[in-house]
Amino acid sequence: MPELPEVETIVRGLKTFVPGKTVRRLEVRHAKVAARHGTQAFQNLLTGQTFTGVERRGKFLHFRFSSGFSLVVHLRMTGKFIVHTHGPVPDHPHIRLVFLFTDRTALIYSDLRIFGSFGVYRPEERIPEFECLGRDPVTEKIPAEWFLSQCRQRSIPVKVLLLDQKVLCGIGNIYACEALFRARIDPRLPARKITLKQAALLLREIRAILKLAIRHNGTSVSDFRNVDDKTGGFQKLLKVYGREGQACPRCRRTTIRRIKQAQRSTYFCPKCQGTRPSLDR
DNA sequence: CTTAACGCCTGAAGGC
DNA sequence: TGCCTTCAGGCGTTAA
Repeated sequence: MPELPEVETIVRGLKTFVPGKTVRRLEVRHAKVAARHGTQAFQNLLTGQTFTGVERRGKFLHFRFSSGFSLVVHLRMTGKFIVHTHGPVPDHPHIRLVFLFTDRTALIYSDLRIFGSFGVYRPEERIPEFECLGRDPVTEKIPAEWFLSQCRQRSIPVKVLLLDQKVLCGIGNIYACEALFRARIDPRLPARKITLKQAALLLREIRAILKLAIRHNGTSVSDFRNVDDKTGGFQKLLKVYGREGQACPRCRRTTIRRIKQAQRSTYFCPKCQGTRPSLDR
């Protein structure tokens, strides 16, 4: 479910809660979540550890412990963290993991589809999840020339390229559609055909939309929740995503179309996002 | 090397 | 109402 702004929102929420918490007990309610290590090893690795902080890397969460150990989490489609401060942890069927802390609070991991993944790494161990991660459009200043060179090597549609975490990390289906709409670029355009001007504009729009979404605590299309169970506010600001058949908010003349690209829905305005490299502005 | 398709899971929504 | 199909913000693996 979560893309960069949603993960950033979750991380910011967790930063006010998790540092200093010591794991008294780790409940594994669904073994698949701990499959990489095995339930027993997973519990042994994490029990007794004290959190020092949490950061975002692309769409990954990187928890750090005072021991120097790392916990790397990907929420995939439906994973979510819920801060639990009072009373017993509920018996909800989607709860897969419960970190019970020494101060009697808890961190709940809920995941309807159980696609999320957890990895624990020792202090000097390399973290494979981060090895091939592309550049972060929010925290890094990315030269348009570099992005252009990445595009030029690929024949896939530019929309599909935006979803490739090895180029830019953190963008998912929603923000890919929204950024292309803002940049007035046809999502079907082969990445290799992009111009320097378009590359620069697209980067700018990606940055802008991700930062705007962060300011709104992310987008809640289906069931995204912050760690306090609050919804994000950005869905009101979506221009094309999920708006098939509605009038384009820019030209008002054309209806938003939905097509399939790499088995994912792409929403766009065929008029504003014309195939011809438009003389933008 | 690249690209395209499948599979992982559950539940909600839409068509008939 | 009920059944069946499709869809979902992701991505690793496999096949070509």
